[in-house]
Amino acid sequence: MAQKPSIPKGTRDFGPSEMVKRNYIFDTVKSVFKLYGFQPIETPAMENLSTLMGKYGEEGDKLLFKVLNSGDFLTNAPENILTEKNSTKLTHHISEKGLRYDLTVPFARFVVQHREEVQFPFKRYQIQPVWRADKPQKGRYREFYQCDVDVIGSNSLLNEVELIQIVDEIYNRLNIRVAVKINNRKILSGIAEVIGQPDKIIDITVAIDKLDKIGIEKVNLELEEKGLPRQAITQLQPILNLSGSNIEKLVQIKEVLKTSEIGLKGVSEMETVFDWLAPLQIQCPVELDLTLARGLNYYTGAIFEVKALDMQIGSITGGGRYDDLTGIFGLPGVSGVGISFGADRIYDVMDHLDLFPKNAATTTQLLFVNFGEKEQSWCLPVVSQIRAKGITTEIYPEPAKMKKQMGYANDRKIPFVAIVGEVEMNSGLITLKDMENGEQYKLSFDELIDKLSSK
RNA sequence: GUGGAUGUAGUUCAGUUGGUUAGAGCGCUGGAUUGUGGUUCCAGAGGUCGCCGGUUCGAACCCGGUCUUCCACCCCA
Repeated sequence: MAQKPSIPKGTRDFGPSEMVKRNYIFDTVKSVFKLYGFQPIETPAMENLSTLMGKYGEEGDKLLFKVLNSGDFLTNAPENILTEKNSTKLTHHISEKGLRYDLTVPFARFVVQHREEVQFPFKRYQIQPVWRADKPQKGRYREFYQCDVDVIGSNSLLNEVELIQIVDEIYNRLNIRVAVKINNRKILSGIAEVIGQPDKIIDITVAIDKLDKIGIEKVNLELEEKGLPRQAITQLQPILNLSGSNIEKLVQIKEVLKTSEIGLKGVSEMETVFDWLAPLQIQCPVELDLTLARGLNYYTGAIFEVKALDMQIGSITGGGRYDDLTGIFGLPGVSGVGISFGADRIYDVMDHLDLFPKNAATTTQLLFVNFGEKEQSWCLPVVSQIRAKGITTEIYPEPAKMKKQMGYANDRKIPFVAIVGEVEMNSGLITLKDMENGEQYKLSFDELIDKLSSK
């Protein structure tokens, strides 16, 4: 009895029509990355758990897919932990590999491991799937592609500016209206410092990240639950209520943070970024958003998030600066900054808004109808010559009924069909049918090439 | 991980208070048309009603479990 085939929860198959559209996204993203001088790398799907664990916060560790050790993986597990049934403890004994959760941490590992070979500053792009054991929803998958660009080994804020340019360029090319939100972890640290709660930085950021979603009341409630003193919460209020232009906000926050060295550093970084950004022709709005926090806890400086303006979906691009990521792997003092484009969410947005170019569906330009062996051997060399001219051409692989072959061309949206039978072989002229308007012409080889190249 | 919804033909969906043989549109296959698709007409194939169990004389329908997809929380691309 054959079982019904299926794939794991949160994963998907992609058919030809979807792949054409997905490749359109990958191609434009990649071409912009290259335009800015980034170089490609790839890393394995699996990493050692030791390089993955502890980099994404407590939640992140839970969302890692772990791979069981090969062989009889239970033999090395201590008896007491087995009987205890403590999954967390048991994991260390039965699993030492995991599927990568993002591309940034593997990249940091790559840089440290290949430090003698890479030229700093190292600008790399990487387009590969990542896996998260999240509960799937719309726009949330367990396997999805990230398109990362990072510059590592350069502290310059020029990199932050260039990343924003890249975001702008890519979304212009894809025709998606977006807003870039930017903030700085140093400012957030400064805030925590000023209100006297430097060790509560993560709780504070996570809570205020939800400001526009749940409102100020509930944010305050959450802060209280996390053990923040009343007074600290009160001190936080003016910061949450900042308004005005980016510059105006920075002026206000500077005043609040005047006693915090790190906070002022963050403010000055943001000032520089906006300063350098000003004369550039950036199409999309770039907004300083002090409630933007981002959960990944390796960020230390600028943080970015990009939202689609015309569809309600999670962020479609995110990133930031990380000063210590390579330090964890034994190479301190190398700062990096990067962003990640979520290809699958970009696809969902473009599909929903019908932004994919129409002609993207066409792959084959010309189909030769197959009438039989004699006609086939006459056509085959002609087909090769046409392909040599760079025209995508197919010949139907068997002498099926005309109706079937025409139907194939129709379904595949092939714009031209070549018909070669007795008459054509004798005259040397090929009958070319335009599938759009049904018109037919008898053309010489050169005329046919001419006709198809002009399209 | 917590809470809530959902699942019927390839697909989108009907299916009455539990009652004989579970329907439709689109798609698919064949024919009208042995050298002409996309339009039209005719015919046909295709379903263990997500899966497992229970209640019942009888379950697509009621109950329990499980899986999928979707929504909210959490988090994120």
